[in-house]
Amino acid sequence: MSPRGKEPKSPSQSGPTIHDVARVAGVSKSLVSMVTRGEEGVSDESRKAVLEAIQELNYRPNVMAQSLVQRRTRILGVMISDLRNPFFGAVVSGIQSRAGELGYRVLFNSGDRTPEVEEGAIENLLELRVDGLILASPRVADTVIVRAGHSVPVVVLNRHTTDDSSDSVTNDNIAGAQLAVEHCLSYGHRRIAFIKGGAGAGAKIRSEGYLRAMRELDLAEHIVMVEGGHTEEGGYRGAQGLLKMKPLPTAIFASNDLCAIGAMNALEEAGLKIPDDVSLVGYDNNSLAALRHISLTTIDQPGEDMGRSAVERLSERINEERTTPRHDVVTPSLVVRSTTGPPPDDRDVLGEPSKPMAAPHRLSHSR
Amino acid sequence: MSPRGKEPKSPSQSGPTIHDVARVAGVSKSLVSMVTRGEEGVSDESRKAVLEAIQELNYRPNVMAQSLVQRRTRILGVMISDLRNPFFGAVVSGIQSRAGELGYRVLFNSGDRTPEVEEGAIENLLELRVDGLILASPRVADTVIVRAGHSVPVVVLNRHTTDDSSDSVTNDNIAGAQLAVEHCLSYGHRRIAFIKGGAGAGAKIRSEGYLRAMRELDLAEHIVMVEGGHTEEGGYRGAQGLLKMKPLPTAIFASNDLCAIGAMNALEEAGLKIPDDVSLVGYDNNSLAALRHISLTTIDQPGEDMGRSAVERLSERINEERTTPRHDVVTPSLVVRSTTGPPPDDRDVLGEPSKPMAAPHRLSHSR
DNA sequence: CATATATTCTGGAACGTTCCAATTGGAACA
DNA sequence: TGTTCCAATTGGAACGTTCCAGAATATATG
Repeated sequence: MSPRGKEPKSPSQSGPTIHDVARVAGVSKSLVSMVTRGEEGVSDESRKAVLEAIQELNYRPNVMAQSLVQRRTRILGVMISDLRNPFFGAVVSGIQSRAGELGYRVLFNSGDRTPEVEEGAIENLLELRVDGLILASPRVADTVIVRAGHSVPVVVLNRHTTDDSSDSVTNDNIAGAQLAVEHCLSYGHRRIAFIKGGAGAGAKIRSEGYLRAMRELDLAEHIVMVEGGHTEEGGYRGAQGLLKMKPLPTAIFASNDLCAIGAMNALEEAGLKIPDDVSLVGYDNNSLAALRHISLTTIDQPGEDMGRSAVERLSERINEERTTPRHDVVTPSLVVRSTTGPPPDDRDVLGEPSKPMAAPHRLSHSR
Repeated sequence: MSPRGKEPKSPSQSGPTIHDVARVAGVSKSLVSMVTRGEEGVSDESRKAVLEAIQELNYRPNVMAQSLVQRRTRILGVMISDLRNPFFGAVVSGIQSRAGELGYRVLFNSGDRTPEVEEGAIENLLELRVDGLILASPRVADTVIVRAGHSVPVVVLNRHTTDDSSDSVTNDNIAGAQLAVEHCLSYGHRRIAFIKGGAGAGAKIRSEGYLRAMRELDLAEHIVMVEGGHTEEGGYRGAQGLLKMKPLPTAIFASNDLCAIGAMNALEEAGLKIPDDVSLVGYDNNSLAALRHISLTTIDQPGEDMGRSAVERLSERINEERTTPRHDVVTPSLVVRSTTGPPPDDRDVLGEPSKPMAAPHRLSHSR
């Protein structure tokens, strides 16, 4: 068999190949390759002929074939645990722009917030042989990350990895939580409750940060934590739990903005005014928090910068400019908006009546 | 030359290949291939050996190589014009789930809302030789879409394509706009203004729908349109423009939810109460609109279903079950929430005549 | 003029799969 | 004892690129 000796195969239905271009331009496939890759040492004449043929045939190099022989794809895979959380919009934007600058293309994938889907999404990216992998707030087991890190450089966003197989870019959740608690305290709040983030990435550390801050500020006796989740729904339920307590907390710190917004709904539904009756602080500073209508006091996490850094770290690893793990921690900052203020008067409208109780020092608790 | 006759090459750094597995399992590469593809006619014994070897080596088939020989990738490319608009969260979700069911993997790409980036994103996907392409609310020129449709099946979301090179899934923007206008009219509004969506996909048709509805309902004399855009910022500016007019419109229809939210901000900033002073209607019914805090009356567009349909259409084309273009139109529906109500009393608080003049009630927007 | 040296260009051999035709080795049959 | 048939297995040829060693051609050098 082996019918056609040289004849490179007619412009088959799956698009023209480099051979077709070569034939039309009257040169060898190698020459065409040189032109498409922009190499030196091609005569102007040949280059022109090739370019024209490419134009004429609407030729597009086959990335699959390129990658196969080059053993690299120039693709960065990004698994986003929850595309519905607007915080990731900023992250994606940062990743995309830096990747573009460095000559990588980016492919996203959504984990739909469940570990199983996430794992599948990661597997997909791995099978594609991406040059590097960014996991944005993954919820999968550590082992999955380690396993991935075994095949390709991995940068994890907003989750600490204990092992050394991957880099990470996180914000200092402990410090952020501290900022939130301190802010409330500075207004005179003492009964500062926390709505947890459940399985969300970083959630555990944030609650730890809350705990730590409360203890350090001598507020240990006022520690109150309820289950929630990094969704509006979770925050709603969490706040409902809080509403059953007496005395009511005068301030609520939610594990992320989505959660805080859910809490906001529950609180207002219960007839409480924010911040007159209860103060509320979120975390992330996503685009919702900034909506004038919501105007949530929150802890800012520079999503876009974090995305850029992640790409940076990945690129270093891919090019083997660095082989030791690196764990970047960015510093979060407080953004004061309209959901925080002083606690209700001391006669304690909502709590147990008689107790003038708590913080008469609404004063300058200069932080 | 041709040094190693059989020796398949040691487990090189870019991961084990099918040859490595074959060697370890003591079978031929073809047999390994059969196992990974789940073909019939492999003895239990061999299958077991292969599976074990795969496990041991942590082997993962190379999609690039597979695609190359099969001339298809089983990848659906999705270009999302604006990842920050939460409406697309729903669309993505629908696409992802249906694609998963049909055995495709999905790769996203963001166009960052600018035609140039979008075009690059599309080109990327095309170079990857995706089996099909979904363009979600693209802003690129028609020619770009046509060109893409030349290489691969294309489904356009929320934008009408005149030519027959691609399918489309849109919602009936005309009907939706009509719904919005009628809803306002049913409350007694007559001065119903419209904030345009600028270059956003579907924007043009929506304004046409507004125009048509106004005329058909004998409201032609009250037609007022201002420039805006499909972003919060755009809505904000649009509403500001509207605020300069007298008489003020009593109802505002914004080209999408993001735009409506921006308008909301501008209106409240000006001391107007919604819906007491002005009613507001959006379009999309994205996740923000449903936030209790925003509670925007809007036109629902079933994003998730549309995503699923898009995949469906694509799959039909890919498998050549259909060759004639198809343009699905889903019917939008009205979702009444808290931003619409009757217009202010007939003495026309805000308009020209008796001028008790603008909002004496600057009160509590409940924060 | 012959030779050295650039400059352009080219034909294989990979890359890691799938697919197919062909081979093997029994088991069943006559 | 051969035949025939079947199930299980295998080797080689693609797929569309890049890369490299070398061929061809042009230009400079002695």
